Amino acid sequence: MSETCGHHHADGPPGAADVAQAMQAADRRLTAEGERMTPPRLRVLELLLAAGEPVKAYDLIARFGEDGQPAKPPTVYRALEFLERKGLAHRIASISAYVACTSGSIDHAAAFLICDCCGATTEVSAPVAGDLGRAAEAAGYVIARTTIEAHGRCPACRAA
Amino acid sequence: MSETCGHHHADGPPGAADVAQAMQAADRRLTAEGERMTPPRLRVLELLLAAGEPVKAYDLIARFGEDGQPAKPPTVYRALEFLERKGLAHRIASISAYVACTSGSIDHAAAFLICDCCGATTEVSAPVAGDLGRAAEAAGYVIARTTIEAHGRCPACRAA
DNA sequence: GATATGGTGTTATGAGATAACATCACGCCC
DNA sequence: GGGCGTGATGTTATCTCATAACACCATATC
Repeated sequence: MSETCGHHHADGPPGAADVAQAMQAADRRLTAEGERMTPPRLRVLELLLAAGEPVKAYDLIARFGEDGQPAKPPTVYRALEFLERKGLAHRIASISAYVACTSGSIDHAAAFLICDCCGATTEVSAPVAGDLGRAAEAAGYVIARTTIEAHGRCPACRAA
Repeated sequence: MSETCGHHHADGPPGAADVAQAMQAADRRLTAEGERMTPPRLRVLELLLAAGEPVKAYDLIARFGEDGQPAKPPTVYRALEFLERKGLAHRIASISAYVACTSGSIDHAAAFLICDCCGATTEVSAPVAGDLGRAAEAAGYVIARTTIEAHGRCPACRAA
């Protein structure tokens, strides 16, 4: 997904230490909540964190086995569903990809800025309370979840 | 798509006269712009207008032929791409469906309120200028297009 | 009437996601 | 500790969504 445009970008993927730390934090939190952080769930979370950018489901499937063996699709899709339900990952519908949550807040609606040049994404805190919320209220809708994705060019790709 | 919840809803599909009128207006406008409103494009627009709600691409493919013969997928996907490019239709990424544009403005970013109960959708004028726009500016992004979709329950389904 | 451009028809295939069912691991209650 | 309910996993198969590639046709222009 990254580097489709040829020029260099700043934000590389996070280091192994960062990934391990984030995984432990997630493990502790969910275990405390009575959830089961099973091997496939941890593995998919690890892959998402290590990527540091949106990843296609079938890329996760291909990378799943430490030994190069791919997973079966339901294994990864079930893990993704769990992670999304628990706020650890998000699906980005406009590009059919998944990304680890980088928001500190546990229960949140996410919004994304997506660079069409390099594939980088930035998660921003939900603007739901704003204009969209007012429009929904005016129309009589009760909103359960939102998909908010803005496509364009990140600062690095604008400069390049 | 509609009536998955069993209870009755108000907004039915538009009548044939409304559909014909909208198609003529679109035809006139695009022809004036030098675009070619060819039979498959008109047919897909007609199907979208007649549905009055989001339609899956393969439903359009199945309904395409007046005689019951389905279309080939590229025929419909190409028409959808054209209609979307010209602002006559929108793709709703979160449910992989397509809907006729109900906004009066020609060049616009769309946002949708989508009822998970009955499938009804309401297009609202873009809240891009608001919170999301500010977040993008703060992050240094230049936004080209947005996907804004809010899922929940419409007034009719709340009452039911 | 040659030619460039863009649209269409057709075949085939790639990419994304889930249904269905058997099996396994854990917590709980007695 | 044995039985049971619940939820997770493994596995096979299939379904849905979307596009690549190529031949042919229509239109506009010169």
